[in-house]
Amino acid sequence: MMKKMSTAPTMKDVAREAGVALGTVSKVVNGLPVGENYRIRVEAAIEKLDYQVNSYAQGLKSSRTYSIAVLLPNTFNPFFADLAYQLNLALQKRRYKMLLCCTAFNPTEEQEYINMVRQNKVDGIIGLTYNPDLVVEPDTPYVTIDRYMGPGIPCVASDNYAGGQMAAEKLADLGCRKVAFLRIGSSLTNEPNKRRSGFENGCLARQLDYEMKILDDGDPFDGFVDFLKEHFHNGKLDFDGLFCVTDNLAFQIMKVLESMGVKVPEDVQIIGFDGARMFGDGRYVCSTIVQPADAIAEMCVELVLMNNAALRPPLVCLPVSYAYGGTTLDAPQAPFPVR
Amino acid sequence: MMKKMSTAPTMKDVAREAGVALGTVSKVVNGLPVGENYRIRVEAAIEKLDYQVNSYAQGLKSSRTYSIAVLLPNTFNPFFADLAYQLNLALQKRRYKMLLCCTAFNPTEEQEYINMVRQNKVDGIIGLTYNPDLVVEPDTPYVTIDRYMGPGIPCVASDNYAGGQMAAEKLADLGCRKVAFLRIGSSLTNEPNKRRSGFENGCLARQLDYEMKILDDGDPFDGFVDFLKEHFHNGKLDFDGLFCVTDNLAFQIMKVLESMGVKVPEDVQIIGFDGARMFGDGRYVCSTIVQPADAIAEMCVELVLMNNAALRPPLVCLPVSYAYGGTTLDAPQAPFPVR
DNA sequence: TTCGTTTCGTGAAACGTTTCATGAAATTTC
DNA sequence: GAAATTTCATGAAACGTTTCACGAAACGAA
Repeated sequence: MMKKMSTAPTMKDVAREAGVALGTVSKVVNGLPVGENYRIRVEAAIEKLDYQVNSYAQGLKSSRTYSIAVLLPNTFNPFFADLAYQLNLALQKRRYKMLLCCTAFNPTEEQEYINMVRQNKVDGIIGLTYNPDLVVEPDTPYVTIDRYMGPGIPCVASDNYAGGQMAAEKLADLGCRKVAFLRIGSSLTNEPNKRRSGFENGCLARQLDYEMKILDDGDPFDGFVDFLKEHFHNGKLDFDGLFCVTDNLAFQIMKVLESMGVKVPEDVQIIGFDGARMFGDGRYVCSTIVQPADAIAEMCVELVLMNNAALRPPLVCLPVSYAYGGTTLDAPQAPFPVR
Repeated sequence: MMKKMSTAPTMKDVAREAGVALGTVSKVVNGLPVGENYRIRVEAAIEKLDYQVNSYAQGLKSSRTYSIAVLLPNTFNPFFADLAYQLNLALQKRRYKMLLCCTAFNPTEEQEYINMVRQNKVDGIIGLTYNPDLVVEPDTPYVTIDRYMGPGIPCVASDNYAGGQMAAEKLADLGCRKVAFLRIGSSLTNEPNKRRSGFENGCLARQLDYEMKILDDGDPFDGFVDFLKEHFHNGKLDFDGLFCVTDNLAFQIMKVLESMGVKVPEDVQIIGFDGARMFGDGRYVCSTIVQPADAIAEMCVELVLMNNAALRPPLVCLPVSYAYGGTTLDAPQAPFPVR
């Protein structure tokens, strides 16, 4: 008798092979209580046939797909890359799959991805998005990173206020007298905005002279160049410390300063935000307030998979820390850490 | 009469609403030829009910899931991050979803992911893996990056040989007389190995004195430190040029050189491989041979979705280019490109 | 007008699971 | 030892699609 070869084995095949009913195989596969002798026979058959459950059939019947969609602007910003990696890790630990969607900060793209995963019946969505009025299926668990979107939608963020404060204090400790805060980004009322008030508060507490330069979403980057030039006299910058709202911005600003002939950190010290590193375990791009990407990821996954929606907290803030990255005058412990 | 609210609308609901048969709705959804007046009624009903196809039911019936699994070691190596981003882009363009799996270079993890996506019936797999004997479902299209695994499995890579040669020529052009090639990594017969022979060939052609230091998989990184120390006399390195097999390695080596007091690029010029950049549009981590991540991604997607398996080429090599990144003595066009 | 042909909408069957009412077998109870 | 109760394997129904044999309607030919 010919064995059918072309198609993958199904539960029915396993049931036939083991001489049991379909439902019994289902129970074994799902770890439900089954008589010992039955379990053994079914497991043997599964082994023999190299049976794999069809998660599409599972998903159709049970509406549990064991997959989570993750929306991020991109993967090449080291902070987003870190998040993607840690989210993948946290999901994998729970046997969940990650559907990664890069939105390029594009609100339309964001909505399209949401619609797409709606069709895909993912079990939940974790999103770091920039569309202030995303329409999300109300019965799909949704967790945001850094965007507070309402009481029903948990937001996981680092302690941005404390981070801003920490930056001010660090700059003060490092001997700065006149500092500036640079921000580019959305006008959304998002969590990272608290970096500004934390910084402001820190400056006041330490009696630091400070200025703010805040660009709106569409504004050209040149706004910063102009700002720096306005504060550049006789070959010297007015500031001896800068706090940039992200490491990415700090990096861009450093290029500007370089072209102006301003030395970092000798002439001006710079602290960024995020904790962007070069190759994961490499050194930091700049001195920075580090966001705990691993804890953020773990928390997002925990919340999105939480079965009792009522228990989901509206906002979770996780602790940040400072790290030396070469753009400040504090010497690192080991001058040049190898590996 | 009560409308059912709890569940999402199905094709049956659309059919009822539009007063047509189930099969007609299916045709409209899939863009198959349907009478104009029917199409209009169905489309109106879809609009009205906000109907979304259930891709799990689709996947079950048709075995087409419109999803591709992507296996990468991680996302925080900028080159892998770039690949992930470009793959997402290329897949999105074709309305495919990307299942991202980070394997951490772990062969077991790699196999587990393959098994996992087997259950998920993805339409194909794109993998940059390190397990020499991965077991892949023979009927799932599989495309590798950088690993030639046999005639049936297409491999997409950059022109590693030409890249190695290019590195040697560039170093020669830059005035180097004695150079070294540093490699750490798998003993697999993978495409990147050709960087060595290309480099060797280039050195011979340009009569460059060269040495090789090649570490195997498990070998400790200290092997390089020792090698460099052996070639370090009276505060000077024997070499005036180094070619590192990846930007990541170049980065590590630079840390070692820094701790030895060797100046880059004044004392020794360094060329890496990959084209790792800081924030996507930022500057390169080091002078480097750039792999065309966008073209690689596009080609992988093209091949993995190709319906005629017989036409899949076994190996595709894509052109590389050189880019200045601060670790060589060639001045960039604009000294400090802002933005 | 009539028969042959083409066009195209119809709806049942099938995809591979989960779930649950059913009843046989095992166990407990008096 | 018989009746009551519990345990647990069974297999049919259902999930929401795609596919395809079927036949009604429309059309063209003689």
